[in-house]
Amino acid sequence: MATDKIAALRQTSLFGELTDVELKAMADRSVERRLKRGEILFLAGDEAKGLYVIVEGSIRASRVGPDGREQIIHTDRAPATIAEVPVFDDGKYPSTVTAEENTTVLFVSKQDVRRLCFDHPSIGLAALKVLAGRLRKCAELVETLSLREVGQRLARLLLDEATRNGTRSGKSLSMTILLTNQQIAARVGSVREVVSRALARLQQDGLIVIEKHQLSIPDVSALTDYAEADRD
Amino acid sequence: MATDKIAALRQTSLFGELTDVELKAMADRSVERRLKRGEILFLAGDEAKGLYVIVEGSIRASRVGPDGREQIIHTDRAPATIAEVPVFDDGKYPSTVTAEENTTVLFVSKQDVRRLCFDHPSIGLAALKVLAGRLRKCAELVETLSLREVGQRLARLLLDEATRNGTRSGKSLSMTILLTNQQIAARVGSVREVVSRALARLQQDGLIVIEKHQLSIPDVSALTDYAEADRD
DNA sequence: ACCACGCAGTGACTTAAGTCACATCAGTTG
DNA sequence: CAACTGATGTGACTTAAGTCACTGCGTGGT
Repeated sequence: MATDKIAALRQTSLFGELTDVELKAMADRSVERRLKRGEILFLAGDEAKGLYVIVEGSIRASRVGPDGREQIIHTDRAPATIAEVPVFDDGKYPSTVTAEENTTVLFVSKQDVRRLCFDHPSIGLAALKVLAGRLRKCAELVETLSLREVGQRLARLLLDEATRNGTRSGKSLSMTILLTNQQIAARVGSVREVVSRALARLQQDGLIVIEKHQLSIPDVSALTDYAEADRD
Repeated sequence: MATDKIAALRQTSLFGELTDVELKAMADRSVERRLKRGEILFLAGDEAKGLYVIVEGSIRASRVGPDGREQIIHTDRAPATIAEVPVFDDGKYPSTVTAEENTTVLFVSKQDVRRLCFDHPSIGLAALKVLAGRLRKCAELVETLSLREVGQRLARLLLDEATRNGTRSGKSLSMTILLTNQQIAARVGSVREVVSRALARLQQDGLIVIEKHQLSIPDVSALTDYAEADRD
């Protein structure tokens, strides 16, 4: 029981450097929670008492607008930590977190995390690195949303996803798509139909090929160019 | 000379807790740079060797798209630190920083900052708090850009700015506008003309009053409602 | 095997937002 | 104080994106 908690903690970049006894201590103080696909872990604006470690599964952090549209801020899968922000600035949760599949998480109180950062400077630095990375991504997202059009945002997402999960062979890059158009839209800041069309467009232009659930990018640099170019 | 460097460092939340001798040491290792209004401190993508402390003046951090449009990520004025991100994740500068007025900054190497965080856990926590705050703001910006229309984004900006710099009197709130429509547009993710019209609209609807460079918000909650509502 | 439900594709339409062009207007500086 | 420069207001137009409504497909459940 506690041993897999420990294993989970050890894999995260935040807690990775702890000794076995320290890990045990943290594990003992943590609380496990299981979520079914689609279940909400917490809502943006909820009082935050700590962060969560994803032991298994994956989640999305998002915000929904007044009209019900959802914008995904980031997604994460095990092993990872989420909701670090309120731990350090004592605010509420900044976004809503939902399970993308059945997932189990550990809750760790913010006092515990802060104490850890205080006692182990290297953990503090690890935390700083995590936040810095998130901030970099978030700034990138701002840029994308504000300055690029949907086709380009989509291209960026595909490239990103494919470099992360896909397999390379020469100039091309392939992966299996696990996202629905709806999910893609929520990431890219648009709606289902528009994504559907944008995807079709990218295929027509030969920048991507989709068959079944296989996506391939015949020429990565061509798609990159498209994503960065000034469309007129 | 070194004394005002020290004074500047002491005012930032990052270095605020250092002792006088430590501050002196940091000040001695820092390098001053003066920027004229409009001058660029660094470009997004530049190699980053450290962060900057704003001693006097103010800056904007932004990204520009392929068509030349600019999106401001955040603005900061003395006393503050900027470009903390690359210090902790060893990447390039994530955004371009430009002086909004004549400003002077201190450069501090990332090794120095990291050492500081390592040696003084409380500084590490202060840094974490700074990054957490930035991340929160950035996520907010994403939400705004993706899910609200310009009128609403504008309303949010005005409210934000007015609560920060304005003076309250009962239900209303006043401030002097120092931003041009162009600058507002770059913050709000739009263009000059649209901002001009949106501003006019807010006035017609009685949500704001502008005369000369004085902005006042007669009923704060009314404007807040407008900013959050589902427009249809 | 069939039904149902969720997902994807698509045509037709609406609309917020961006673009272009130009008329003012205000402030600064020689 | 005249003359520039930069900021703003606005009309007319274009367009990317969002909305609505419906069809068809595939998969998983009973």
